[in-house]
Amino acid sequence: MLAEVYLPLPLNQTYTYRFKEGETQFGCRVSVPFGKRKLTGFVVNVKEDQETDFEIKEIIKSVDKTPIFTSELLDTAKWMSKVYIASVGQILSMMIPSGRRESESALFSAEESFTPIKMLSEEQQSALDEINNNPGETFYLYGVTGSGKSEVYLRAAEEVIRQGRKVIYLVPEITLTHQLLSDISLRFSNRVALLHSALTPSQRLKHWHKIINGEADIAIGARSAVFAPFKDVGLIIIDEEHENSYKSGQTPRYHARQVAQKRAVNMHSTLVMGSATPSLEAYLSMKKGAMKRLDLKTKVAGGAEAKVKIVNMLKESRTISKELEEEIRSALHDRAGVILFLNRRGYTNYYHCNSCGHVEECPNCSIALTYHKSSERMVCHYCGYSTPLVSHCSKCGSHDMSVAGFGTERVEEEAGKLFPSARIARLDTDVASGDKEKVKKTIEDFKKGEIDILLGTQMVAKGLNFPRLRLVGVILADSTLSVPDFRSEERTFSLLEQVKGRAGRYRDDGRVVIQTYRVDDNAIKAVRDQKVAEFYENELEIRKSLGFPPFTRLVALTLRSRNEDSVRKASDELYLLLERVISKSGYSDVYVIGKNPCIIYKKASNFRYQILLSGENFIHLNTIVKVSLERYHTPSNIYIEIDVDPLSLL
DNA sequence: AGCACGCCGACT
DNA sequence: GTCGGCGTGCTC
Ligand SMILES: [Zn+2]
Ligand SMILES: [Zn+2]
Repeated sequence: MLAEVYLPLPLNQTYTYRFKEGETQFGCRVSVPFGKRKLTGFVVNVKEDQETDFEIKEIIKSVDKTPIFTSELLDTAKWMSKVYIASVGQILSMMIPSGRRESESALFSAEESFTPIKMLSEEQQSALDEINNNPGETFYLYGVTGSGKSEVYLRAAEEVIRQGRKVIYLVPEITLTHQLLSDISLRFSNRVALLHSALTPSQRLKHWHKIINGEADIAIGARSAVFAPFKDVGLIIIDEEHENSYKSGQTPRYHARQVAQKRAVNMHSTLVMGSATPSLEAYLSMKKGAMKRLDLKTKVAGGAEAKVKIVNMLKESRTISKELEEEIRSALHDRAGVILFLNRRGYTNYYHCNSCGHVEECPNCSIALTYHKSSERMVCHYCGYSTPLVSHCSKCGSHDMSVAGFGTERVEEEAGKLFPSARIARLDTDVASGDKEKVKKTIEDFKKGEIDILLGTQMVAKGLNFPRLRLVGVILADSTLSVPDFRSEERTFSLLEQVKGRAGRYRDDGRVVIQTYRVDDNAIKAVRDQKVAEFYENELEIRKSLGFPPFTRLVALTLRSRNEDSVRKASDELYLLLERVISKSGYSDVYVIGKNPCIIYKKASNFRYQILLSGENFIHLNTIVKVSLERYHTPSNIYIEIDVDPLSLL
């Protein structure tokens, strides 16, 4: 018998091997000789012996006795290979666990806990009915924090499982807590598989087998759980749809939302996404009617919309303004919890006007210009536009301009001085990756009221819920606003809105103080004035006029090498090739936005250049990139990374 | 992606 | 004379 095998190499073809009948079958991993090497490949077809014009080698052994992937997953892999421009073998080796033996350790332990039977609100019930009565459709649960989205997801899941079908439940890594797993595990009588990046290969294999052996009804996890090898999925849930962590940071840089959409088509699954702050992509899709919007407007657990105050930092000399100080004092007095939210300082310094807060933008792309110290110029990292460092503000004419932004140390120091008797603790993602126990304790202490002020980054803005929390102070909203990215307004809006949701999660007296130099910014004002629809509509208009997603698609090609001259040369060559291929193709919608040194020019002793392309028609754009890269003979010391629909361009 | 083969420059 | 640089080509 012969087996056609995909290998984990950038070669988009199968290789044929001989095997003894019964030794392996479709869907199994096999160990095979390839040149002088031994590789693990994936059997995607078996056939009778036949004459071939090449020599055929024998399989070393079959890693699996029974299939580890389905034909539907193979179809998804082939689709991904086209969309993300990677070989099928690379896609398969990314989605299928590499473990060879199942882990001995228990999958996870559910702690017995009392979960009261929750009554659904009218809104929740009608959303649930809508989902249950329209299998195979796509829905968006658009609801504020605390509106009870999770309960709707879980009821919909129960219904699908009752019908004998399976469920995939995606949550952002950060919300994948032990508590959530425990709850889900109890609710679905342990017929749950867990898939996320922190599992070891053998643990991953164990959960994967649980699915294949029919011992799980629901797979829960972060991004990679979208590949759960169920044969018949009735429902795919994507909670917090707007989260960037659904996009893979490594090649192949897939987006779990896109993969979910493909698998939902394959298996006629219902797709339910949800968030309080949809991505602009999702918002446009709802607007066009491609997915049905289901609103959840009331908070089921009580709690009212937090009051938002914007503080102009231009008049302040300290990092904690007078107004924020007052609010903190009042909260401390009432023994209510305070979180001070600091964005991780951007990768770039941004130059701003000290009189009006204005940040200079690219005239072509409207993204913040970055300051290059060496050349004393302001540069656009999208299109390459550059201008000498301006001496006066283009908005108000003031000559008082400087580099802005402040670090966490300074805030911590000032908070300590202002509130000497308050107990202050720090919590950020950097700390989280190092010492999990310490983070857990910090959170517990804050919950119990043993910590008064929590100073944190991203982490405290998402996922965590504290009934004690009354005040959130955003130290400087400008730091997300001034990231040189066309999504900076959207990100700022989303972050502030999430922060606001945290403050008003359980209480009626929640407060948010946003400190900024840009008091007129759309995102900030929209959060304060609850002008959500207006914000989205306005942002869509801007994207449309500038030709950015969701009205176009982008592809970023990043070239890197240890040799500075060769990357620069290679990026010039590839750029010219792309231009040639585009003009020959006749696709008038596709163009190269720019070819530039990356914002992070040197990373891990590699020099980096980026070529950014845009196209209205994705097939056109994809074809241009694929053809150009096939035609381009990449020098051996250069590595090219392809990012389709990039979310971050650093 | 690796790994071999192969063809020219500068070294014991 | 050989050691080693990396361009080219192949792997069932
Ligand atoms: Zn100004
Ligand atoms: Zn530009």
